[in-house]
Amino acid sequence: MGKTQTRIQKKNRETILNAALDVFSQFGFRGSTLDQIAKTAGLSKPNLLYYFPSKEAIHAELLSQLMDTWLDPLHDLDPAGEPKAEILAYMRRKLEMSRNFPRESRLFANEILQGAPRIMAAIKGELKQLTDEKAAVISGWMQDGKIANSHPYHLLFSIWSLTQHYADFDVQVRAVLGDSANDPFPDAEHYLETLFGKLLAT
Amino acid sequence: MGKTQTRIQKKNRETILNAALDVFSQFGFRGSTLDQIAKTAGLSKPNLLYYFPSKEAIHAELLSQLMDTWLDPLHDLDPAGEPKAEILAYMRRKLEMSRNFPRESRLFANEILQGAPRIMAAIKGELKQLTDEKAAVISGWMQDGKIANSHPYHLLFSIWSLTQHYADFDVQVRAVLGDSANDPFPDAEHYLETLFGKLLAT
DNA sequence: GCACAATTTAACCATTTGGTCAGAAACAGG
DNA sequence: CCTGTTTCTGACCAAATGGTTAAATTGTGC
Repeated sequence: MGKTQTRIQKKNRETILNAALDVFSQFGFRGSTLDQIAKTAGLSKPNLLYYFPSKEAIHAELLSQLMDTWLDPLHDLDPAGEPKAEILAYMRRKLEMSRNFPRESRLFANEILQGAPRIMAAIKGELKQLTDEKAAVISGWMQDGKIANSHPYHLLFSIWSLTQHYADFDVQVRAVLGDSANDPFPDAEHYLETLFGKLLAT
Repeated sequence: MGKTQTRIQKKNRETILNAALDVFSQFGFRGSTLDQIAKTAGLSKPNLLYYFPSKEAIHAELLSQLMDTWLDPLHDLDPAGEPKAEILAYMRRKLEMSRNFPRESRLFANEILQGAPRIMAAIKGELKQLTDEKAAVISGWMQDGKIANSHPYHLLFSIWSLTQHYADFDVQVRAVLGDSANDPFPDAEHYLETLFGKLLAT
């Protein structure tokens, strides 16, 4: 199935998904139009629909690609590693994702804001399962006195929230900081290191 | 202008704004339709447009109402108060807003995600001004050694991010926590008190 | 209960939307 | 360079969308 793709097919599907990510991440599923995606992709609307059967299908493809890369950083949290360093490294990986893949973060945020109609299965499935697993690891570290006690689930929520904020609310962050400071990420990283460093310190 | 309103006018404008908040907060401006708002409000579409000149106007009214209540909690941060207690109290007020006005939080989030096209003036104006002012207050507290040093703007960002997360990502939070724990807010409050308590401790 | 204003609605309109289809171009392999 | 396949496009369609209008209905002060 993946192998029978022409060079043209591969290139155009990529172009379309890239354009669709631009549009969907900004306006959500219902607020986006095929014409807009087609225009962004530099293709005609019927040509879009030659490569994907429907608007839904494009969106679904983006979401399914997203979930994988989205869970990767948490997956790499190593139960055998040094607890505090592991958690800080996880935070840094998530912040890097916000910096490098802000559109993906916004696509996800849009989907959740709308009640996660097309992604609830993955949330209650893969995401919950991985979160349960890693929360248990963190809980173990706390019981062993390797890091300070706190609520492991809310600790993970706070990492998600704080890192994704720099992608999802990017325009607010930059507007408030003013034109002077161009890249908010170095300061953000330093602040978050301090914040979680102190929280976890024993 | 406000005084010449009939009882019927007042009631129906309220009904419409309430329904519009339901819809806009979930689907964003472009993803929402007048028919949907009308149906939610239990009114006919032409009747909606008897009370508001356009879809834009309804949305604008909601946003302008929002900015006021949105800034209130920060406004109450008292430069003359006890620094750590003031910041923790501000965090609690914001968390209360997420609990009591989740739709308003999502309306705001949707607007920012879309690049804040209809609210950028208020962001760069009122919001930035108030943030600058309070960041200066916090910075003063830090210089006086009343609270630990950290980046005042990112401190404020982190309060916004963490508290609004419980409104904006509510369905994810509940899905991950499972049906067991119904109300995530008590644990959230306790966790955030610990987090910021440790950050600010001297 | 009457005159006048406020409220509501059915019918309508132009544009946009997701999607189709028949055929035209472009591209292969022999 | 010819034949079959892949890629692309203009024209089209039904439904949905934001909005209008004229007329019906309801409410209000007297």
